[in-house]
Amino acid sequence: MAIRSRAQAGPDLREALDEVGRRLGVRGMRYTPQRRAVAEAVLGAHQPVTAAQVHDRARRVRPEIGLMTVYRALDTLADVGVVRRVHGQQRCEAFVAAGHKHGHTVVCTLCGRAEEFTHCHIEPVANAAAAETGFSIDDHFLQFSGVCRDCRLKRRGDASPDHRSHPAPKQTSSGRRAGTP
Amino acid sequence: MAIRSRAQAGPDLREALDEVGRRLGVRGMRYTPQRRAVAEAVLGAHQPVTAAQVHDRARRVRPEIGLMTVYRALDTLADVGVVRRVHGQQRCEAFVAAGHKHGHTVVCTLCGRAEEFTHCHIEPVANAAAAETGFSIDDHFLQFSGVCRDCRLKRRGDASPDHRSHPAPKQTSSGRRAGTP
DNA sequence: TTGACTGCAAACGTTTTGCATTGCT
DNA sequence: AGCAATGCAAAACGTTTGCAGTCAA
Repeated sequence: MAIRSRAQAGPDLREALDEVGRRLGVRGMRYTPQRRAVAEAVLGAHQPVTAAQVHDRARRVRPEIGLMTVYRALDTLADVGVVRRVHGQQRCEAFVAAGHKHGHTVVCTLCGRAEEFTHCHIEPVANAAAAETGFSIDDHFLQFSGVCRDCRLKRRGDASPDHRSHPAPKQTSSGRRAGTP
Repeated sequence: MAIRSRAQAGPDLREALDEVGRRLGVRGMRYTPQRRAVAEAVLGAHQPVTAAQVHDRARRVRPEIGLMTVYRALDTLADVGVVRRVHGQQRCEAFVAAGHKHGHTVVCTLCGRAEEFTHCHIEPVANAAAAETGFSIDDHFLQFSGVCRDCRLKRRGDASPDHRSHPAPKQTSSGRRAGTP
């Protein structure tokens, strides 16, 4: 098994790791050996890796690294955009009604309301993905988030100031940031 | 709060529940009161609901229902396409490297390999979703699955379907059909 | 120097077992 | 009547705390 590609272990990886340090540094975050090990574990893999798998891989480089450090590092790296979260079909956070055979969900980030969206013409996007990656695309998972009409109207009359308004550049490191704009 | 009185509790829901029974029946599955309660809990909500929330809701109708029955029912209902799985940004199954600011992941269902896909022209789809639902779309999560080039070539010469190479994250139940194409 | 980061262990909530019993079709 | 489906309890699992010590900037 382990047919992993023989192309990647070289300078590309090193360069990518340097980029990680740069992105951390810009935000005043530290590039510790543990974070480097975690970044190396994810960037060196050509597959989605779970936290436990990252832990295993990172331990080869840094045997004393703890699992919780891995969790925290992954969170940090996802925050700065170095790694991306991947979802499976089985594991999920919640369920919504599915009225149609094919459809997707749009979720309101303010009130949580979910609605179904059925007119999914994603073929052009899928074709572009196929062309770019060489994969044949069989399936897709798509989910939108935004603000529903009610919340938009409500917000118009109520200019609610942000609680912890930190006009930071982009993302706050506190919890729920958007994964992939 | 209960603003919902007028629109939903009526014939729509009943009809949808009948449809559930029909879909189960076609597959030789039983439409038990518990499954009906679970379906009612999800279909009656206008938000994504977790398994625990479904349990709470279903207990109003059927107080003796167990949490594990809810899990199994949700799994079944997702299988027949009555409910759809929803993912959050925080909770995820695994991580992959993210080379670019904006990008998505395509995963090979055979070998688990993941690649990045950056040419994401999803605006038309997002616009259609906005028009259909009345939401203003801020963000999207998109993930493709398919077969990578290597596996396609390999499969061409070797027609034996071997279950072995599945290094991808762990899959628990019989995960064949994707939840939401 | 300093405060961001790490490691530890125990707590936590969620999901899954295995099997006798129930009850839908 | 037969067999899928349920309920129960406990265990497995993945993830998150809280805090003192540590190290990168």
